[in-house]
Amino acid sequence: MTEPLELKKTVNLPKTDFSQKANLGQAEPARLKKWTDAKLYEKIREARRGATKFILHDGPPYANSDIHIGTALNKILKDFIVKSRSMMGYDAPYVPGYDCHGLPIETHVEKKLAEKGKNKNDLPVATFRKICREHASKAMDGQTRDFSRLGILGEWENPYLTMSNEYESETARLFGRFLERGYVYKGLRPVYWCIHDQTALAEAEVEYKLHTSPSIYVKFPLLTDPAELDANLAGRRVSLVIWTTTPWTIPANLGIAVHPDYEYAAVEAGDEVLIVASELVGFVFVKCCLSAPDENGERHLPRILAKFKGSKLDRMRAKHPFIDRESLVMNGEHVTLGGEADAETEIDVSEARDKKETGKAGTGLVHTAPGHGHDDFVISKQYGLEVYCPVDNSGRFTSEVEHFAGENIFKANAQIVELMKENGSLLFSENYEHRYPHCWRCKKPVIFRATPQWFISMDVEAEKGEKISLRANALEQVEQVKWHPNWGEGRMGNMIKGRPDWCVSRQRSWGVPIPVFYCQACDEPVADTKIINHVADIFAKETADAWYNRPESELLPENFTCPKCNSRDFRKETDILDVWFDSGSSCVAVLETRDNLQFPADVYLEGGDQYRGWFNSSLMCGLAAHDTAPYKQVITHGWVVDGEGKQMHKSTGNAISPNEVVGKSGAEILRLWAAAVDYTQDIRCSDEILSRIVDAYRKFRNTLRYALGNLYGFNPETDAVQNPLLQYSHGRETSEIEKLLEVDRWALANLDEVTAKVLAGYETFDYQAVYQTLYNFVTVTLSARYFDIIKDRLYIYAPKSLERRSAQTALYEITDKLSRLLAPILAFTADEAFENLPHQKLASVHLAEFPVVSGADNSQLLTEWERIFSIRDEVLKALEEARNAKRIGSSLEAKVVLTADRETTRFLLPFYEDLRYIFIVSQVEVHEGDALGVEIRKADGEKCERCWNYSIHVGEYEKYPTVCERCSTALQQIEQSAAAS
RNA sequence: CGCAAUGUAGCUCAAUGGCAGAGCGUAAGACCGAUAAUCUUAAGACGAAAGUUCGAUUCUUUCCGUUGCGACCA
Repeated sequence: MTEPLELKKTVNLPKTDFSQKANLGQAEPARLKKWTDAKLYEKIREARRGATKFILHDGPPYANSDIHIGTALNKILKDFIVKSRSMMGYDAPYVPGYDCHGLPIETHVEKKLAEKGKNKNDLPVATFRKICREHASKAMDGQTRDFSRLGILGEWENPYLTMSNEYESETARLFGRFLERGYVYKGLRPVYWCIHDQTALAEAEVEYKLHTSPSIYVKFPLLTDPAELDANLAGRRVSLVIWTTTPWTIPANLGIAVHPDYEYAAVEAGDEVLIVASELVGFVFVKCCLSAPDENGERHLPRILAKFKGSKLDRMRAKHPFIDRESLVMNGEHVTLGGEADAETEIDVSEARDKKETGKAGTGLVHTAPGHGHDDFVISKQYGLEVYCPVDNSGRFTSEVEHFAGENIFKANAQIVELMKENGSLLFSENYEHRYPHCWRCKKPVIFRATPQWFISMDVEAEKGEKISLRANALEQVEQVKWHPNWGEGRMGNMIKGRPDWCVSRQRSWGVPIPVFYCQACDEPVADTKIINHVADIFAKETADAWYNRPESELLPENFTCPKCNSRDFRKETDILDVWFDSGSSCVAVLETRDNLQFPADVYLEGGDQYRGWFNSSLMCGLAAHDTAPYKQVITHGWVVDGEGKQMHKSTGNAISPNEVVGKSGAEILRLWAAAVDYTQDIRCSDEILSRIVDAYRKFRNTLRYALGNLYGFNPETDAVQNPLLQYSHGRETSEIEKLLEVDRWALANLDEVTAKVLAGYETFDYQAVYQTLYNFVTVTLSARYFDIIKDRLYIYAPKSLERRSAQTALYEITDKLSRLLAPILAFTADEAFENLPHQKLASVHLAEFPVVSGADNSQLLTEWERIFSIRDEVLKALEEARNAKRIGSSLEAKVVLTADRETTRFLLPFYEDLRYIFIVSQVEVHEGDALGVEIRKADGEKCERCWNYSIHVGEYEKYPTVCERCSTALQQIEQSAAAS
């Protein structure tokens, strides 16, 4: 007889290299390196070669600053898609991109230059562009480092750049395609203009400062018969009253805008009749001192002759106050009551908004000069008015302007006021202080002025079978696309319906030049697709910098002459393309130039701001190139806000930096957060939220660790117990007829159900459902129930016993499937767990495929066990009461005496032997009685030293006097195995 | 101000024209063989008002809060 074993050492305690402490700060970079060294991304591509493709096309983030929480979220969600589709068996490549051109980089570079005392204008454009290129490059590198740190797999060493030679070439070619199809036209459009620097300014380049302008109220005599408005007005002299702070735009007045829904009043003022908004009658009359005092010196409210909706004024005609020209009355929603709906400042929406609350000024009728205001321009387009701008580059009236030709506009203000005062059209004028846009460079007031621009028409029709416009085709395509969430379709449709023609030219330097020439002799524009393609060929070799490095002769085909006058002398267009055109062309420039991609993409995923941005510009580009949308489905996510739902601002101090979170807690935390929230709405992020996520992460990790620890000594190929629910553990010959224990079957049935839900979640991009399902499975099914119940069995029975092998078989299946299901989200941890599965052969979980759902009907099993667990809840409550009464401590000190009705007793009969394990007590008795009752008694017998259960048999065994009957058997088996080996 | 989205426990999410579920967190307790872990129990919510209805958290309207777009910036 051998020596008795040391009891403690015969207990099968968990053992694994999968550590409890994640130490993600170090572990993640190490794993990233491992992935890179093993060329994991390339291996995945290889493994999926030939499979159906699933293309997520990356919207390029702007390569200017560090990544923020929103871009991190965006990239993580994209990674969920790519990784999960890949695990579904698709070939899902990911080519990240960067948007490199644009104003913010120019601004940044210009400021840097200024710090060195240099001026942008002193440098050749080519040099300036070189610095911009370098800056973009540098910012991009930083972003690439941060994005890949998040565990996002893709072609990071070869992303697409909108400033690359190939891309710039394709962008130019696409412009040629628009041109070829007849969508492009040249027209006028008002932009901010600095008359001092003689340059166009972007909104971002103006600063608002207080400025004093003349505020004037002017009459426009109505030419249309006033009887059409109201019979009361028949035969009266009626005028419309407008208000403006820019008298110099009056010569350019072509119309008057009124709101169709507002009420307007025709009011008697002396022998004439004035029309202003009803609400503003009192204000205007007081302001302009129009109500004559009566004999007592009191002023009365004027007599209102008629009231009517603004829509009644639509298309009536008025006369310009001092030019022999008609002014058209138009209906516009932009008109406000007592707001600054004035030519120059109204375009700034936030400004106008502020004004509405504070100052009252105006008449409810808006002086409209299409060449000098944004809203004016838009409404004039609708009414077919000319974009009239009689002001030159230096801010002087052109020769066609009567009275003021050659005059500086600001100086002319006073003269114009004087002229109107003389001819009686001026009601009132005063000085008015307001916030007014100024040039950020020279700090002088800027104006709004129409300049020549390139447009893409939304309504010109081109061939597509029958003729169709971009707008109409876009609306058709929007219906074909699948939108998540589905209100996206309406939003996109509305946007397309309401949008004006696309102005694609910008008076800037850092972008793709509009590849058009002008004949020096006759000024004829040469906008020809063949020439553009010739230029694009040069771009393909040298980048678009060639446009600035080379003279016209080297950019044009040899011996090219002006088709109109045969001159050989040309000049280059100086405008560049809108950066939205750049990024929009990615559907061609990237999807069609990379071997592993294809047009259209399966999915685009961006923030909701991109309806108006990239989704839109991409759609236009896709339509120009192929008459179809460049995406089959579009997913949008909300904005990241703080814990209170407020927007994040660096200055407010509520911003969360992704890099900080990654450094402190790990990328996994950010990834898990992205999965846990409803990304279709505003997404909250705060320290509290993240700390909850950290807790959840720990739960996932500890659960995986426990499972892995108990798989010690298990080889699924030789040790598994046969069961139809098994996919990854093969099991022995069925002739051995060993069946899994019931609880283990129950756990696997649950796993099967979870697998189905999770796969459905991945399929529908519902990561929150994936998270909730898995988290619930881990916390409730596994940790609180299954693992707690099988702990005794795993620890106590002999290592090779059926009892332990049965549990291990289930555990293996659970851990394997759980790792795979978690992999797209917990990219690092799932991989680590997968790696620690004994006898697992794949190099990474990311090469694996998702598990399949067995299809077995386990509903009866699951229902029965739900009933068991509800009885268990009752038992646990009773145990807790006993504990509180200090009658027991550990539940193993207890014996449960259940009383139940006949049916329940019968139901419990087959589980009788298992109940003590399910309840985790030492003994259970069931008695038939009336209702369900639970009585807790002290367990019978003594505590077994080995398994801690109580048993009346402790002391019966000679060799091991301190153990129970189960342990005695287990110890015998362990001794036999030891002897055999 | 328009257009759109959204509002359920401290947090993240469910469900439903008929008792509002879960997990985490919190509190209390147990265990000391998942141990900076694990288990148990407990308390805790429909933004406000009106309407439709036998009955509304759910449908309608209004209000309030928040966010995005309306910006030629991305």
